[in-house]
Amino acid sequence: MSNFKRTLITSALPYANGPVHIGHLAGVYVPADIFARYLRLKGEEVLFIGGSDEHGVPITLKAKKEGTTPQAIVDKYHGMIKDSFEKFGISFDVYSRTSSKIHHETASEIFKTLYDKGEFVEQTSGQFYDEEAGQFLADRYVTGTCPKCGFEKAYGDQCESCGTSLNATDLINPKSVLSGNVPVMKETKHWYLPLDKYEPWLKEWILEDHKEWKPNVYGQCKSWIDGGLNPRAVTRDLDWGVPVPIEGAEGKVLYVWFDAPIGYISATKELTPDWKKYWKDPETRLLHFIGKDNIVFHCIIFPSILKAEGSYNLPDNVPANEFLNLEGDKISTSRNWAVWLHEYLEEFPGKEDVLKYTLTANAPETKDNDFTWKDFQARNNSELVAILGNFVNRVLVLTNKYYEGVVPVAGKLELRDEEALATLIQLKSEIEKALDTFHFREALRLTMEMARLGNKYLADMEPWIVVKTNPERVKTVMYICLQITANLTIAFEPFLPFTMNKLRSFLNLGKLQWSELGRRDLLKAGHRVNTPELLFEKIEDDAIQRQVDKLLATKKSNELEQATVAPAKPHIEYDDFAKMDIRTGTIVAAEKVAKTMKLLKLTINTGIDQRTVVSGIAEHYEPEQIVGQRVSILVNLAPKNLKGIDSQGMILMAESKEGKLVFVEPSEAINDGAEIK
RNA sequence: GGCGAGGUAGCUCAGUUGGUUAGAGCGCAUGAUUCAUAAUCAUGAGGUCGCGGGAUCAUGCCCCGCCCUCGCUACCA
Repeated sequence: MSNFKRTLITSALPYANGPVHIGHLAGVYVPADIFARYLRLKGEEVLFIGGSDEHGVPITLKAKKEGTTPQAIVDKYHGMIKDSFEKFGISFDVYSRTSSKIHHETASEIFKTLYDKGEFVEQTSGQFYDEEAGQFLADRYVTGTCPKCGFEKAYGDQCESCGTSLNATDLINPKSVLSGNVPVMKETKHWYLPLDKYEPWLKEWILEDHKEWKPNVYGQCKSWIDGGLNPRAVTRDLDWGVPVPIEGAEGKVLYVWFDAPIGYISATKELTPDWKKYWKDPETRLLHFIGKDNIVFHCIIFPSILKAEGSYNLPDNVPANEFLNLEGDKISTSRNWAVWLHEYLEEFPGKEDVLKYTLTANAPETKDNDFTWKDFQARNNSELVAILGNFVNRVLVLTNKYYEGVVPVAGKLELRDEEALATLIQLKSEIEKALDTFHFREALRLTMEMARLGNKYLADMEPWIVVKTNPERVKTVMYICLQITANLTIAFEPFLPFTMNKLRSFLNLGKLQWSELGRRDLLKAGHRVNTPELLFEKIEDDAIQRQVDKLLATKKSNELEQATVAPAKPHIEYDDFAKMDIRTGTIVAAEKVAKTMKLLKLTINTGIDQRTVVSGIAEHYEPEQIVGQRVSILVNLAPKNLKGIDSQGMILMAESKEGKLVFVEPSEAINDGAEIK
């Protein structure tokens, strides 16, 4: 750990199809920023890298939907993201983007190197192709009828109605999103990274050599590695991205997951000609700050790429966080369930640090956590205002009152003074230990202890009483208080940079180094401090209520949207309907299908016979409670083998908008086998 | 179903290689205090450490089984 000379910190590249929200901040940018600021404060050589991830299919789709170009989309969001990071005070040394020229060059080069070294496997497969548009169709570029729920506008990768994940080839009546035409199946060649080849090495490198990684990270890597790794396509047929730099690969680009992490390298190149020092010198420590959704890319795939390339450093640690929820629900960009950074900055001007504080104090370090506005308010009012702001204010008010703002000369220190100063040094080493091991929540808590220490010292010393009898003693007390306050400007600097700027201006003090934390002479006797303003202000209920109302409104509009019923399918002829033989029936036996989550094996009396049907309803019904249940059954559906069982027919279920399945049964008792027509 | 991560005070979390009465902050109650944004300081109440077995002189921590939450994965005629 100590044999590194410098540190390169990367933070996950936000995807440029939407703005940044508190989930991104809590998971990645706030901890990365704290760490970067901490190392800088220690005088270490450090680079903090960020940038927008601008390739991939979702961006092309969004462009299509909005009738504009992918470039216009990424320009818009890149600008927005970059701007809000800057205002929020995420201290990137460079914030780049993957649509830049330098990135295209870098990504191409790395691809080319691996290609030339024979690290890829070539494979040809069939994929949908739009003849009119003259291009292959990514899964999301194909729509059609979902084979499961019959939803007409299912995408090739996922049905948005029932949530099933699909392959484009599963769709009934597939259609190209581009032209609306029926796509044809065509052969296409792609390059794959044979991850299976790296399995033994990954086992050694992660499972043996990096046992110190966070449990959630280590565990997930282990899960992936033990599950067996498969070759992964590094290219795809698309016209938005980094073109595949070899002959015969026209119309193909690098898969976004391949080019995105290379963005860290290009950003470094953009920043400094000396970039190799940061990426190739083994004395540089590489750290990836990411969210848990990115663990496999940063721990397995990207290191495999770098390893295959051969000349790059591998990450020393990947301190991934879990997810932050918002008021009990998952944050979702598409459902607008989020606190957007750019909106926060407008609605809470000057309170950047308050959000940083809350997100750090409540960071999802070991498990998913919940952000609530009520907690936000409490953290501000009872910690930032009451503990930190209040202490600073008390000290400066007293200093102004007793000494017209001039730091007094201390007399001989008493035991209690020495103790207070010693605690400061003790806390310093504890904070260091927490930060060095990425325990930011703990580090912040310990830092707050310093302010608590100050409050307690003041309360114990009671200078406002002693001043009447022993004004000399009060000079010492206030001197100590002022030193504690000055120390706060160092300790809090990584967490609350704007606020510490303000505090330094109150104290008339320049920026100090971490090594000076713990000193008892940061403010010399005779030094003049200013009259303070408030460091933090209380957040009143109405401000919080406005935010809660805003979320409630979002919830309401989401519900309305959900309540809309799927539109009717196109007309069919009576004959089409008549082909289906639907009967009444009764469930006579039911059992769970072993090793599945959703499947029940049902024995149905159809009137015609007793037969077995496998049905995906196990999440909705216990086997014992549905014996005797009347059902509607499609009896002439072609049999299908599911998990080793022949399923002969299909039970008709009605699905509610919440996704609940209920049986469709006759309204009166009727014999099994009655035709439904 | 498989794999991974979690399940500790009302809330958010610590609990190091198993070892004395299980900790912190917020919230709550009581008291002290007034320099301070009714802020601060002290004291206290509050926990069958998810459930059930087991190994041990001893377990929140080890072993086995089960339940719940989150993620990945298989499956949904």
